[in-house]
Amino acid sequence: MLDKNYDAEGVEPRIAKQWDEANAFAAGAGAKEGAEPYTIVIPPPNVTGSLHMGHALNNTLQDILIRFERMRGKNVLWQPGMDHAGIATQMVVERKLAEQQLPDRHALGREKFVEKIWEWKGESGGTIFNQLKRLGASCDWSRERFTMDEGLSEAVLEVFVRLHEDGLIYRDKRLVNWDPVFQTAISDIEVEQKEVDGHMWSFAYPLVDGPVDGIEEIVISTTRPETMLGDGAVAVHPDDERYKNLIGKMVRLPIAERHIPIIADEYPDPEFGTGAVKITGAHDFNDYDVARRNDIPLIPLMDGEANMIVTPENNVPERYRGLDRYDARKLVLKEIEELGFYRGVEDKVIAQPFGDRSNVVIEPMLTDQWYVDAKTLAKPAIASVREGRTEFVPKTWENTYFNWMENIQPWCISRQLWWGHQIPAWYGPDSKVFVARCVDDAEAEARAHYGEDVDLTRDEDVLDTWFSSALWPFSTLGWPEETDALKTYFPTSVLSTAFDIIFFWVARMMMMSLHFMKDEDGKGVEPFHTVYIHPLVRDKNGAKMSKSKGNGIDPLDLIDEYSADALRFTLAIQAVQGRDVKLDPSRVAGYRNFGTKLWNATRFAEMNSVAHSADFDPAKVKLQLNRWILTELSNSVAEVTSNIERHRFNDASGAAYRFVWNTFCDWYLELLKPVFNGEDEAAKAEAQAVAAYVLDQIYKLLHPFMPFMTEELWAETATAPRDTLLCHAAWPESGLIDEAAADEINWLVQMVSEIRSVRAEMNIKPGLQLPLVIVGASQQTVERLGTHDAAIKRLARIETIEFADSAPDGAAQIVVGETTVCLPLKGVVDFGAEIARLEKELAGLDKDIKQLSGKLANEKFVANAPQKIIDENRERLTESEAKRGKVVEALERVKSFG
RNA sequence: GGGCGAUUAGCUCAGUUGGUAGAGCGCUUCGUUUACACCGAAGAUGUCGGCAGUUCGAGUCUGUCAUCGCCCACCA
Repeated sequence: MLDKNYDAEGVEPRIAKQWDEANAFAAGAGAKEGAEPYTIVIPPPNVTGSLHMGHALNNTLQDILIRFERMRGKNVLWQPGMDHAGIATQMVVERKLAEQQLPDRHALGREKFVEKIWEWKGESGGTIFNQLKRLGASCDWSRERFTMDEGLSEAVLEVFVRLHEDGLIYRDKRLVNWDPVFQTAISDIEVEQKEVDGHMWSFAYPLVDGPVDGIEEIVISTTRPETMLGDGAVAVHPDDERYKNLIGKMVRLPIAERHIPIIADEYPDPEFGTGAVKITGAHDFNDYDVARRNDIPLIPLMDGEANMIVTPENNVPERYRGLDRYDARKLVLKEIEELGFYRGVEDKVIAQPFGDRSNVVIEPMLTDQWYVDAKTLAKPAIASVREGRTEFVPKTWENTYFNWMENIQPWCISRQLWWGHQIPAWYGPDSKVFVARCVDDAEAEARAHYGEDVDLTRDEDVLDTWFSSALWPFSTLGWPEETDALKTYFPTSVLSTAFDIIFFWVARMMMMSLHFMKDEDGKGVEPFHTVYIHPLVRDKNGAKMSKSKGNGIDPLDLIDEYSADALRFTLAIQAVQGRDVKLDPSRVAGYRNFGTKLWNATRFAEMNSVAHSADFDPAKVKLQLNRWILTELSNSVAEVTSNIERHRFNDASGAAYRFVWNTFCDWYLELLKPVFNGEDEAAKAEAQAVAAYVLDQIYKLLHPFMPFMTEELWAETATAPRDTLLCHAAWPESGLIDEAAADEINWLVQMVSEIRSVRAEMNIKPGLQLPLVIVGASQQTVERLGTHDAAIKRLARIETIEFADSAPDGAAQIVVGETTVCLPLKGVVDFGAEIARLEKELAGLDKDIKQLSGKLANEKFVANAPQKIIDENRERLTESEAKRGKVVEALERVKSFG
């Protein structure tokens, strides 16, 4: 017997343990012989991470797909793993060291510090996996991988060396985004432009050789005064008449006291500011391009912490040495003013680059870094999507993908961090670089090059975290080894992720996979067929959840309060394509209630000895009621199935919800009550078998959404031991469709609903049993009334059903099809109310009739509309007119009586 | 500046090829009858953002405007 209440807190861990012990989610578990593979690789969470709402949503959706396909008998693998998350992890461990007042990473040294991180990873890394298990994620946990584990590190090495051999990885000195807090380069997409309140100052630079056309100075504007110390030129537009005669003249750079030229370049906008731009090639991306074009020297001003440096080239006064860039700014402003070159300031909103992790202003810096030639790798990746071999769902994200890929810049992959894959490059005494799989290979190459053994120094830098994640779909399956797993499960089926990861991850997986994974014809293979972009979870007001705003909802709190099943169902039913999810915890309560409803429905079945019958065959069912619920089931199965296939999770879960609650519970179980109460043992037996069957199908249909409770019910309702766990049970298929049965039960539902409606409107006491008088019934209706006599009496609170030639006096009259159904209410009914009710109905009918007949009288409509639509309209008109006649009769009767 | 999306009931949102506007929550009234009050029955509420167009017919297609989001690129 089921407990009266469902105890999610007790059941969920127990079921999880059961799955675990049965190894239920191992690759291929529950698969049919020779089944087609179905693979999803999990977006690897950061090793430091813990479950947030975005994870909960994404992994719920992946789990729905995985459980669905597993039940369909496919050879399923959901590959789990974690990302070492270079900067994020290094940051966390550094913070921990500080909290515990231990020596910082510089004091520890690289080796000891990296050891500390591994230690930390061993202790508390991967807590997120336990949280994912609580959510019910059915990954093959035995195959867990980590981007820094041995196999994946080998894949990284292989990819780096081969891309270098192919000329697609190279070293270059150019301007990069430098994070002064982490003291590392970062890639373009790790930089966020933010608008902040700033200022634009104007300074004058005097002409060295005296006035030209009476002009003594050129006035430039800048938002970053401190960078003037590194100016290499002043640029003006070649067509700018104001400055035409100044081009080629030299100006004196105050403070640094250097002479720099005025040059002509297309870059300055004559309309903006003074039209003259200072060019600081070593600290600004636009200026860098101008400087390169015009052969202007790049003059670095800062060290890795963005503190000022003093060099012979920059000629910065000694008093600036070591100043932070913002202190340097203040000093420059002060000195410029004192020197008389200050020409004003203007408040202005300016866009500034921030590091997405450190949240400090990024400093463009001139450094040596490693780059991937992304432009070349992007070409086949663009073609794959263009030609439909990989498809985005929703499709609109393909625009985003193309837009970025077609304008892609070289990818800076080196990071000046300690946590990550160290770059496999060694330098000889003359800085010649040797890229190799191991130091021995590098030494051999060096020997061949120099003709003798030389000391090599390994590049200290590590690779961007996303470099290793880019290999995830094949590195986790064992590549570069030709493993069975790789052969079976690659390429993967679906990748599910958030839109903001398209550039970081999706695009790069596409590029790497197409370059390294080849089919028999040597053609690049896409890492996945479908990229599902899931919605973003926001709070109930639509604001992005964030720690700083404190509006985040912890999925674990919701699981504690309402169960994992309830959270999953809520997320699934709100996962609409192309729109964000606004999560209101009260909705989770609503879907928890849905679970309770199913639990109680099962209890009801149990109380009525509903049980499986071994030779049950839906096709042989006789009762219309049972044939109807099987028909409804068939329709719902089709709907749920096709919507999961199309990744329309809201429609899929919605269809299951409506079937269970509005069809099965509200009507089928209610209509079964008289059967269970009745004398017809054969009917009772059939109903018991059908109810048991339908409940089984319900558990299956709901399993991907609510795995815990359904697994529990599957076990608890077994009359004989189940062949398999529910998670391995066969997904339901549409079976019986009986339109006639559907018509009949829909008629019954309408009959009961109308009577109830009138009773409520007439304020008749719910407990009061009334007689029902039927006027003008067809043969079919008479038969149906006979068949469903007990159901109508019970559900509509009817005492007797009688037939008459005309409506009795003082009765409420309801028109159902061709029949007028009368509730004799002499002395009970308020005639005013009854007249009002009928008049309202009449008005509604008149409106319909007017609209329909107008439409049908329109020649163009009849000439152009499809026949089906015309017929439908005619039929509706006929029905409405017939009904109108009955209602008019009823009205007259009431009025004459009243 | 370029691009994408949104605007439908009090709230949150569905509405797949154009053909009778829906759900959940909330609200009102009533109710304990073989499961379920985390429940049941009944009910009210819409100029589908504005305007114009295509069409026999537009929430749905086109144009335009308005408002609100987001992404990319930015004028120093």
